[in-house]
Amino acid sequence: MNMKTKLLTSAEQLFDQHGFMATSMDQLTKAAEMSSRTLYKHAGDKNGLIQAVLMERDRRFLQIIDVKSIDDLFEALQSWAETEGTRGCLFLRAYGETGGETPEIAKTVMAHKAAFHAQIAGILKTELGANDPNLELLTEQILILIEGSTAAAIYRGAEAFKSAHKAASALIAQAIK
Amino acid sequence: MNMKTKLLTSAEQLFDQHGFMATSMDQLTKAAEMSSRTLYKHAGDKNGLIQAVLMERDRRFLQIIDVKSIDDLFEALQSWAETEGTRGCLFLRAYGETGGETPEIAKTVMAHKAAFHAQIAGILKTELGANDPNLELLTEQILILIEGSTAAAIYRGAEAFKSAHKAASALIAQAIK
DNA sequence: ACAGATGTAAAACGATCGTTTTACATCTGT
DNA sequence: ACAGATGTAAAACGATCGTTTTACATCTGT
Repeated sequence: MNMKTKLLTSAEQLFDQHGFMATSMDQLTKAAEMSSRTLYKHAGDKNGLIQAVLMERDRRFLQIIDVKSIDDLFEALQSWAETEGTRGCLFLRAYGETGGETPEIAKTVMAHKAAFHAQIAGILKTELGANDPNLELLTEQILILIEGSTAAAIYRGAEAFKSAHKAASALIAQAIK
Repeated sequence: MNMKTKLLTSAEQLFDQHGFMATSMDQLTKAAEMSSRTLYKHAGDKNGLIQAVLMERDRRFLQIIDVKSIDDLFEALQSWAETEGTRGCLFLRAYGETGGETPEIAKTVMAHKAAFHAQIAGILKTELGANDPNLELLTEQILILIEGSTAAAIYRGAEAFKSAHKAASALIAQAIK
């Protein structure tokens, strides 16, 4: 594993487990097993590191939700939650910790959420046809169900995705009928 | 307004707007217009202040969701979001910023979420009858829809509650039918 | 009237923060 | 072969952190 990958991997874990602001550059350099000089050469500064971690996670996440049906989408997200843990959406956490006031981070978060929304819209379009009148509403509802599962899973466990999945199926069935 | 109230009010605003860790005790004393000695006498330490803010918000929140129908619940939450802003759930944000590793805060957050869940369950019980077989599932689905709206509203605005409301109504109608 | 509670302003505490610098070693491509 | 890139270890930067202390003033209930 090259140094950049090692840095991003260990940083993502620390940020996710302890929070962004609560994780010090010292902890980050130790976890990445590199000198602070090297870390700064790769990441620029702490906000740059946060942004790089989020961009890498965005890449991985979009890969995971690159499926063809809403059923597969919920399955993929539930198993992701089961293996990676349920600590909430890392993007919204970064946004919240910085009050949305760090432009590079806010921008990365918003771009991620736009891509997330677009992916759901795309799946629904192939599932219901491009001119289903409920497309927009259903897209936002599925989005909300996923955001909600991600949040609720923090205190109710990854099974929250199952309840959300059933809700999504019911809403879609009703739209098709 | 007495000092404790002033402290909790201004602290809640700062925490919500800029994040918990990103808000310094110096900013908090200035916003509360009191000396740090007085702040510490009232709050103990920073974690104590965070906990006190959350407990006060819990009180206010439970008051707001003290309604008799799911319709009223969504109406109340949407207008709360419209007036107070959409920065996500302050409880989950506090939990996330501390990695769930600050016991006093984690405990306060979990107690709040349990009360929140119980309130939804109570409303649904009066709406569907105590022995409706879908009570548990529906309760978690409504919970997820609300958590999801709260999160999604950060980047899609408070109208997210409308989409969630419609989803909730559809799920309930289907359960009654 | 006066003791105890409650407050202020300001300095100081040691610790830690993010970041840079210094001095040096080792890889790597031509 | 050797220049430039890439790395380490450790000290140091000034700034800021949460918290406590000092010295003093004013309110409040008996």
